[in-house]
Amino acid sequence: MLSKKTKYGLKALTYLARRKDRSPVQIAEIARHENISQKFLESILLTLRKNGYLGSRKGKGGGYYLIKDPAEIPMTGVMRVLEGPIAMVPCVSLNFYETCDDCPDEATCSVHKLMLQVRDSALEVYRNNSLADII
Amino acid sequence: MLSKKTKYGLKALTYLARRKDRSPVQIAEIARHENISQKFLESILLTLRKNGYLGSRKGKGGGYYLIKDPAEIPMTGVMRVLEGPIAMVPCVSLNFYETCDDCPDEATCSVHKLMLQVRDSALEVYRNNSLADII
DNA sequence: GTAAACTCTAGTAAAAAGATAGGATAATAA
DNA sequence: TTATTATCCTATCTTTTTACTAGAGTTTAC
Repeated sequence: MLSKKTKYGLKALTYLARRKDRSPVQIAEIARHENISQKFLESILLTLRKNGYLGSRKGKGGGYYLIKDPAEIPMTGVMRVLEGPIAMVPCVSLNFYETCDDCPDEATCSVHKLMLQVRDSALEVYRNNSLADII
Repeated sequence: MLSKKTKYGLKALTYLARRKDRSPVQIAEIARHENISQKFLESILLTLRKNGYLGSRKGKGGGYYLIKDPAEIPMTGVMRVLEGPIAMVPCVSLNFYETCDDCPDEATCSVHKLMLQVRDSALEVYRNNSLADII
């Protein structure tokens, strides 16, 4: 299941990307338009900013804005920041690899074999979609 | 993340499929070989039996066994039984469809658009892999 | 009839998800 | 300078899900 965090994060990014100008937009405005709890959205936008997707300005007239061109933002990174690893098991993860402690051998593991394919297919989708593509 | 339930279920199915004969195998034997809590595995095998993947025999010499030829068992169904919907959001689910109450229009929803592609790519993997394929 | 093995219901502990509170900080405008 | 606005940040809380456990019941082989 996609977490609400990811869902809301994607909706917020989309909302910002759909605007013509890149002037700051208040959290409250995004929350209102996308039916998101404002406080929850606050924390999501914060992590998107810390990961280089958004810029922010405090005070009157402040808010969040996109830093990059939506066409230059592949979903791969966005999904990793919001949802975590793209792989469904750590032993097939590119960025968060870990061995399974309960599994003696990856080479013969059926779960490994299947999940490797699932990861690759998901990865291809995320790589082929930029923020601009899903608007 | 793939749940342990699914992981263990797949391992158990694999274990049974790798055997030459189809005589009953005790839960304890599977649990031991695959490093799974026996009681937990019990409940997993039960749901696999209720969904038509396994047969069972009680009493001495009893156990679980595969009902069908591994080549005739696509991962699609197994994953749905163990893990639930393949789609990451209900609004793109084939078998468990639900509208999002917070989303006014699916046609313009960026999350919908992206997750539809992810579902299709995952579905293709599961359709192209039978139990026999991942052994 | 007894031991072996699955069946079934219930329950529990830990972790994650989802959301909220409230003050700190910084920018703006008067 | 002061009041206002809006993000920043930490902490906490509730709910749901996950992973696992307990124990009594039922069926079968011998």
